[in-house]
Amino acid sequence: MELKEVMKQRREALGLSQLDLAEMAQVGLATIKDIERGKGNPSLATVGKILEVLGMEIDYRLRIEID
Amino acid sequence: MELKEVMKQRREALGLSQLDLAEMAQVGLATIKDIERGKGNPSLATVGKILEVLGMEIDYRLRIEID
DNA sequence: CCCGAAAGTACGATTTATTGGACTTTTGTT
DNA sequence: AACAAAAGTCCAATAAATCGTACTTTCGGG
Repeated sequence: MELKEVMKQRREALGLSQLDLAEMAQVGLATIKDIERGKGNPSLATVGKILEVLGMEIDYRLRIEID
Repeated sequence: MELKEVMKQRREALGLSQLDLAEMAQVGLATIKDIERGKGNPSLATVGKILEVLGMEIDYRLRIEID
């Protein structure tokens, strides 16, 4: 699942607007908007600040090999 | 586990040098070096190209709540 | 100890993300 | 339908990532 989807779902589940999230995560509103609509290529730092507010974290996983 | 650690471990497990990884992932060598030594705040696109070569992927998880 | 390969470090140049602002469009509620 | 809140879109300025390059340091093999 991609960041834009995860982000929107979790944000709405928490009852937050994009503006709420921007303020809580200390990230520009334009950045939040860009990410959720698929434009934008955020840095790990930006993603981290957002996920923090959403109570989430990044996990680096081995890809499942399908033959 | 953080990207720098995951990256170094997996890269070495695959027997790749930083230069190998840079070329295979089509990412600047300086960027690889910066990430692995903790300086640097890569974009998701850059991380994605690197993880692709390493046979890994990003996963966004709910944080475990500890009380 | 030497040597070469790999990794660490630093630096400008270029590209791109980030930001605030203004405005439009969508969505949901009454 | 009308309204307000939220989300989408665009833009210009600034901050930061990416890149190539060059140099230094570290490390393992001979």
